[in-house]
Amino acid sequence: MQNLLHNLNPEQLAAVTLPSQHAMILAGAGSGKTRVLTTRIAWLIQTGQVSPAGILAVTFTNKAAKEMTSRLGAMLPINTRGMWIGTFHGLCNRFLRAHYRDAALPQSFQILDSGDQLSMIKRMLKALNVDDEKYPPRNLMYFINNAKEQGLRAQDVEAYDDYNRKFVELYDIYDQQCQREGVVDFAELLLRTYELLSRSQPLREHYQARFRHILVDEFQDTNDLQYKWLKLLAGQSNAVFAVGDDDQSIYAFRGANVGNMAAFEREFRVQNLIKLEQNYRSHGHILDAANTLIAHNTRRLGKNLRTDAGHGEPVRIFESSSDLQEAQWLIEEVKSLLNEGWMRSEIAVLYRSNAQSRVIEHALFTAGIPYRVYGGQRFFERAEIKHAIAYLQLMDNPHNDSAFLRVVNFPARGIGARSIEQLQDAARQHGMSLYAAVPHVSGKAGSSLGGFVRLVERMRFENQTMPLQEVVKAMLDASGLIAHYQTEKEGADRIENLEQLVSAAMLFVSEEGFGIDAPAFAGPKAQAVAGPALVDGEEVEVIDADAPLPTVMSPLSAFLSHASLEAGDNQAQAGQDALQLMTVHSAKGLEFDAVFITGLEEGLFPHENSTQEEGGLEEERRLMYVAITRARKRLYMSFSQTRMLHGQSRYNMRSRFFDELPDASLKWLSPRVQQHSWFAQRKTAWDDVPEAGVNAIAQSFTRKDAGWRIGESVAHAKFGEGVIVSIEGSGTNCRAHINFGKHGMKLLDLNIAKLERVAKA
DNA sequence: AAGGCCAGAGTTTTT
DNA sequence: CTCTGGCCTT
Repeated sequence: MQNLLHNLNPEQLAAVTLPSQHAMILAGAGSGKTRVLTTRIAWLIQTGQVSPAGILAVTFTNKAAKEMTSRLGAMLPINTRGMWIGTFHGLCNRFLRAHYRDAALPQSFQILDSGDQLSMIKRMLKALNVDDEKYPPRNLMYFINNAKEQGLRAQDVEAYDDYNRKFVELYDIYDQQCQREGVVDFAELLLRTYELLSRSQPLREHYQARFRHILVDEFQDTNDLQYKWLKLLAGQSNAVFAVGDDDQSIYAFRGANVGNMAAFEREFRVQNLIKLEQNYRSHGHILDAANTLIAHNTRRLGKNLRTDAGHGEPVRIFESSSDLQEAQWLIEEVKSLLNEGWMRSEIAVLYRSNAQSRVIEHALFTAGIPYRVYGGQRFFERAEIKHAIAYLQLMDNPHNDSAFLRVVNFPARGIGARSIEQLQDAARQHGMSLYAAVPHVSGKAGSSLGGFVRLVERMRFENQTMPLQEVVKAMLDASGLIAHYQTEKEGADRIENLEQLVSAAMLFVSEEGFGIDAPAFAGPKAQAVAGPALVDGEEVEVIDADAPLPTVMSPLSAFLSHASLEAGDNQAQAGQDALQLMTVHSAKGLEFDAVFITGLEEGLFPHENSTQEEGGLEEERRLMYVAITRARKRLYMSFSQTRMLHGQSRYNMRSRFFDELPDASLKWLSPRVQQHSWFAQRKTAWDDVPEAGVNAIAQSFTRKDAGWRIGESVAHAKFGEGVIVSIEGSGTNCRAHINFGKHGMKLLDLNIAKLERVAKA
């Protein structure tokens, strides 16, 4: 115990050792949040207040869940495997597997990822002859997920007009289709769990009695349904330990509701509120910048980070004339950092939107600096992997129509669009899955489809006793996937990925502890059957509160869940020491010695779309706050006068966030020059910029009219500061489009408008 | 069944 | 500009 609590600061110690009551921990960036959360769990267990089985710990990402589990395992000599530590979705999956009958799901129900969900919706719209111009699949998907995340079924959604009514109607049909196929989307995992717990008193009481301590990470990111779910599980007597940071709430656009923090405090009558404000990550100037910036937000719960680390270096700011030059400057700075011995992997380049990485990547590539971009395609989302998974899905649940359609003719086996149409008609007519409808198709189409069914049947039943990785291997052969990619010229990489899938299966089996001898199938009984609705009040399986849940999943089912819930790595070239490139969003939770925040311009960061939305600007500011607090020792911020966007140059003002930072913590690297002598002074100031770059810049700025220049900053009495975007006409008939940011784009006569030159920062 | 062509869009993302 | 999706042609 001494060990556990050793080295905690007073606030951390207080949080970890709080009594068994609801608590809210306001944990600032870099304040040791994960440490507090895991130590709290360890302390509760070690002091005998709760058994490992009585803990429910929820996170948003698999990464966070794994981190928590492994840290806990290092603190205590316990088996963490059976513990309920995981993501909302992962835990709900576990729950639904154990109670699939009560949840009215087939035992081998499968999980749709967002791509699967979208293609399912497209397929449905087509079958219903719905105009997908009028009802775009994406909008319908958004509508459905949104409703589910508020806990609403189709019949609960209020249709306020005809257009909306159609969405509701389609939502209902979509749910029926999912039910028929035995598949659930991400939101459904949560909603189904919530509904089952709501209506089944025995189940609810069982789990409420079991989870005495509920701990939630990143509470500011919870959506409405997740909050309701927590409330339900907490019941009257369990303690909820919520850790979050309202200043780092950056996911409102996907349904997160920061308001849940205040709601939690109020509705749970939280007596224990602890702020973790001691920052162990960043030097003083960096923290000052973060604190001063975020203070511009209203409606904060209130928090100020402090450090013992001293001021450190000021935040370096650079203004460039173009995005190309911004990248060029970045390269030079990175080079000198590397010369000083900084690690490449400890330097991050952040940007607001993915499109911005292009120019930077190009420059890094040319300079020969290894880099790694986060956010690419993930392993389980690759086409060849999706195909292989579809075969596995059919083996596990042949009524999954999405899986069926994906591979029925891949590799090509002469089953064309006409055969599929016939099959779909038959399926609709008999109200059954495509797979089940095959015997109802006659003729040539029927026999080729029959061949496919026999193939799947063979794969399903021949290998029942094989370990999972053998099943995967056999499937790759029998399906003809390997053979197909062998004939393709670019197929080598894909085959390599398919082989990696076998390794992934092997790794999964060893990590999840499925015995090597365990059959990959639970047997024919495990066939998908759209079960009857739950009989209310049905006796609940008795589960020993201390025993891990019975493994009701076959290894194959479990592996498929794993593939959907954990799409895998989404970073390229992992492993080697490389510069880290990512959006600010994906940087959340990470930290680096040196950080570059690039593209700090009005319209980009804050993003123009966000400035329209209610509360959008505050979210952008929080995003900026997240970006700043990623840096340990050195922080750079850069912005550019021009930037190529959608194929044309845009002239932006520097981000308003610069005006919200403390001058004392800033160091401007670029000279504060007078605009009229712009080129001459720039040239001398940027001697280290390659000649070609300077020439390109010069060319883009040679156009002058009535003494004004494109790209120049001006001030107007009414509209404030703006940038000249274009100039038309000349002499006495000369007008200019000027971007005044907040006030929008104005067309002004340069001979009439009273404009002043702005000496740029 | 595959490749070519054109229109249209173009924040942020995990599960 | 650059990627995607849908449609049309071979």
